[in-house]
Amino acid sequence: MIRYALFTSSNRLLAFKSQLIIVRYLNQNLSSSLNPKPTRPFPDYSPKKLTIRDSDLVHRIATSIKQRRYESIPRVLIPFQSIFNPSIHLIGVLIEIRHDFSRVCDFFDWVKEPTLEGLCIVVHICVSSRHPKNAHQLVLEYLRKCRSLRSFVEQLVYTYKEWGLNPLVFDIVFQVLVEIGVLDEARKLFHKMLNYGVVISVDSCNFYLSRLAANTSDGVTMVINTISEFKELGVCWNTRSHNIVIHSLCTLKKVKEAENVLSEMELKGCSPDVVSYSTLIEGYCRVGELQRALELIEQMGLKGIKPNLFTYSSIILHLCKQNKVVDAERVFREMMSHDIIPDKIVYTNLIDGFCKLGNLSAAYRLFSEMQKQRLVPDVVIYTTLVCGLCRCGKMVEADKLLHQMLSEGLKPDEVTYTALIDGYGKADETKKAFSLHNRMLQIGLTPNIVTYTALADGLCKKGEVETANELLHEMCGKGLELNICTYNSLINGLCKAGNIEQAVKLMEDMELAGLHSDTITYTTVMDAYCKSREMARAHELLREMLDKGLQPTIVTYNVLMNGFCTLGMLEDGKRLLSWMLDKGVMPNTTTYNSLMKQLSSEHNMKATTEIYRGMCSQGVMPDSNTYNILIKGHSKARNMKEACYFHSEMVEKGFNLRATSYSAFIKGLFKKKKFIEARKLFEEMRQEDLVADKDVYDLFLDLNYKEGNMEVTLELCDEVIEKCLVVENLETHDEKNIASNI
DNA sequence: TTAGGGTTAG
Repeated sequence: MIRYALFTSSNRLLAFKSQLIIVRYLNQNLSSSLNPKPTRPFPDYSPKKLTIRDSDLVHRIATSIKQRRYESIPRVLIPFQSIFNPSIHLIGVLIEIRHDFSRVCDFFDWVKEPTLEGLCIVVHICVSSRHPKNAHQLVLEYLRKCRSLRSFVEQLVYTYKEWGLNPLVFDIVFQVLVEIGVLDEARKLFHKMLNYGVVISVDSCNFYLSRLAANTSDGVTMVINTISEFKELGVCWNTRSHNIVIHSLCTLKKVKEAENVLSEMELKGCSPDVVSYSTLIEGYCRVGELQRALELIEQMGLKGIKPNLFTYSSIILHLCKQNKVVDAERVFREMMSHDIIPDKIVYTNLIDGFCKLGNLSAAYRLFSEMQKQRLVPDVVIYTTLVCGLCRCGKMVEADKLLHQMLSEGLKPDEVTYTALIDGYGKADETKKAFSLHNRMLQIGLTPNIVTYTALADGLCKKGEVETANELLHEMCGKGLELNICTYNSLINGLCKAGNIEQAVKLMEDMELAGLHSDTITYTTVMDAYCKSREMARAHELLREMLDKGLQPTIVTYNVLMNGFCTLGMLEDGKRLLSWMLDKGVMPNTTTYNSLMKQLSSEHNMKATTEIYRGMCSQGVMPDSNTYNILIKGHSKARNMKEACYFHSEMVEKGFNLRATSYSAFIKGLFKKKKFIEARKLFEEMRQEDLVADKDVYDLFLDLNYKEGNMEVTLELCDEVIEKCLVVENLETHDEKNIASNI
């Protein structure tokens, strides 16, 4: 009883201390509040009175805990196990041991069913003992179980004056509410605490803002409204708060508005920092305005803010996405020269960039460089490489890499398996793709819509559209929804199987399912119409697509160009090229190749060369197809000087001739009596396992026969019988196809 | 609790 009398008399002192702290807190936090409302005081705390017997038991427990410090609580409290009642004894014990934080925690752990008041007291003890993480954990565990928030806050307020006096405790509860996603409750708590004169800290409010931005449909508006409302109530927003606004505006692609926020920050007393700039730079990169992003880096320099790894990473990533990987690596080296240490992520960006360009050797070079920097490859980096190998059709190597991952203890995930499944599907190895799908299920990975799309696409490319359809039907039964890629894959499958009508029907079904045809859908069907000589229908679709506000891509233009060219409508093709150049739509190698292919097949090498020159003047690099077209065309026109020139250039660049180009080239050289060069090429193509056409064999048979090389002649005879009949058939088939398109 | 990475379709 004496102890409780002392407790009551000390209450006045504590109340006084409490008022002082609150006033200090208000001065700090309500400085910007225009009309601070009168606040209500925290209630007085008075614990339940105990009987002499209970009070004695409490004292004995507390004494045991304090005196047997080096023994565990469960051991110390064995004698009290059956008589301890949390609703009677818990608070009393806590009062006695309150200054020994670790014993409070151990004791509280021991208590099986603590009262809410007891929990709140321990939370206060954690905070006042400077162990906010423990407090956070306790609050989180309690609130996650969806118990009554109202009673919890009531108890926390009730116990505050005696046990806490540290407003951080309300910050912690606010943070937990945000963390578990009950943002409305967090807002209510903010207002409730305001009545007591406690303003939730700006850091916690920032946490709230970031979740508000991410979790609500109109995040930015909510964030902006909250900023202005809370500012009136006393929250002094800081740089981090503005960064959240910049980030949410950038997510909505409202980069100009985001930049305005950055410009106005200083007026509000918050200087933009490296995060503000990096966020905005990332925003500009995402909308494709890399130039503005680079200007902002300069602006940072003028303000004395140094770009960091994040700033550079954005630039590097987006250069990679634009296929400017060489430039990206240049920026990467520049970054390193400023002593910024690259991490796994920036290496992944570059490795992925090189993989997507098909430059696997550069990707592996960076992979090994990264490991020399003691960065340990993770699942994402391995998956990037696996995907690069799959794209190049190197399935054996991709499989090896998968096993390397496993041997290093890494667990390939859904993305890794999906990349492999897609690779096998495209390599016409659907059986392997399906066996990988089964393995995913065995090891507990859940195939997702991307996995099924890859499987379906593999089937479609084999012409098995019906099987793909059944598979997707089965997938829908599992609750997965088809997306635009899945539909496009099926539409493409139908088109390639010559069933355009059904493809168009599927486009309509897709609309009914709430998915809208995109540029890829239209381009796919337009390509099918072009290939079936229905240019008018292709044009209709283009019109429809433009009417819907869909922007054609270079692939759309290339589909049209290919349509015009293969149908011999060269004037239309040329007009399309001029139109593209006038409108600033940059043609690519494929665009020029289509025109050159048709012109050269019409033996018009003068016009082919003109197009080639136009291509070079636009800075568009020739590829393997370009060289094959030029060499084949010039050879047929007997322009062997030009053919030889392009051949040496293509060899230098590491490109290879195709069988038909080899044959044409060899025949041209033969006509010019360049037998040594012709023979060298003939040997080269045989070594590459490419089959020359029958005319070429005839030429070498004659040559060797005349030279008396009977052994070689006989060998060639066998070879021509074995290979050429088949090849001739293939060639004839190929020529027929071309003819049918004209 | 503010900034960056890998998988599907033409």
